[in-house]
Amino acid sequence: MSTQISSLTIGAVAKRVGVAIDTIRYYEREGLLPEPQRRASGYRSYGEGTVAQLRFIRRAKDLGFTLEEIRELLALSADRQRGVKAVKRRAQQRLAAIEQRIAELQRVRDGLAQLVASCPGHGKPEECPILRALSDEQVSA
Amino acid sequence: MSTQISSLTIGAVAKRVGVAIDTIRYYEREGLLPEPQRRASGYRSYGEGTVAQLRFIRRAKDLGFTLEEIRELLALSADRQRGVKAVKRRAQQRLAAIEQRIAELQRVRDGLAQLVASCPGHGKPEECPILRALSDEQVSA
DNA sequence: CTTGACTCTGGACTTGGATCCATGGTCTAG
DNA sequence: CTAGACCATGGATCCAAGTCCAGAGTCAAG
Repeated sequence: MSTQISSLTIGAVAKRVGVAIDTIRYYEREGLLPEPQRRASGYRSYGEGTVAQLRFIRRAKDLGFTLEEIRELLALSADRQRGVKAVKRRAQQRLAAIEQRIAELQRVRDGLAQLVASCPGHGKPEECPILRALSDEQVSA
Repeated sequence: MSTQISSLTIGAVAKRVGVAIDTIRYYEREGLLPEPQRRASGYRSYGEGTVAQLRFIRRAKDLGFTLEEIRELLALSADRQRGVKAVKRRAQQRLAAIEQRIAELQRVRDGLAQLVASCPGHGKPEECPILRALSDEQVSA
């Protein structure tokens, strides 16, 4: 096997993954990364596995998972067999949450777009539909 | 005129608008609400104007404006004439930001939906497309 | 007058996800 | 050997937008 366990410093890992050193230590404290081996000097010593795991975390974060959820995903993915089902369920939940958020934002966008469209952009403040909408009582549903 | 200036306590205002007392005092500190009149006892005494302004703040917040932006909107809307144009510009910027956020979320949703769809929900973790996608190197665009 | 609900102030605390700092040890190129 | 880059720790700080608290004063109903 040519799989020599490359020993990376925390700085090297940070550079490879594109994340701050402090963030790596933070993830370690938070239990998202295992405690790494140490050199005699106390320096953390990482292998490629950590790089992969960090990328996992970063991608999951990009998908909108919280660190808490990612911690769970990591635990689940380590649980062979039982894990896959649970992982899929989590992903579905995340998906539903994202869709709900999108729908919410679309409602907000539509409301705001209508206001912007109906504002001439000049005239008295009392006649600005944007200011009126923000101030007025009736808020249709 | 029957416009008697109703004098509301902070608690009454809070109840009417549906916001916490502490939030009102917080907004006052942050300059989103003017300093109210006081009774002899030191109690804050509000009129209907404050209720309206608080509702304005709450609605703007629902539209995704930050308190900082709302502070600006309030200043602009007080500036007769000049205000309307600037308010419209801000609303347009907000709209653009929301649309960008929606587009982002849609990309995330599509990616996640594809993963969920392709995962059988059982089997070995190495074969779970969700876990693979989170772990694997190639991330198309 | 008493009781219980309300209000006052200033300041500390919360959440999530980091980021920054001081102080001190380590590693490596020249 | 030494300078300069790197790494260690524990703790403080940041952001937004509040929330909570203690201790003290006030108000209204009975």
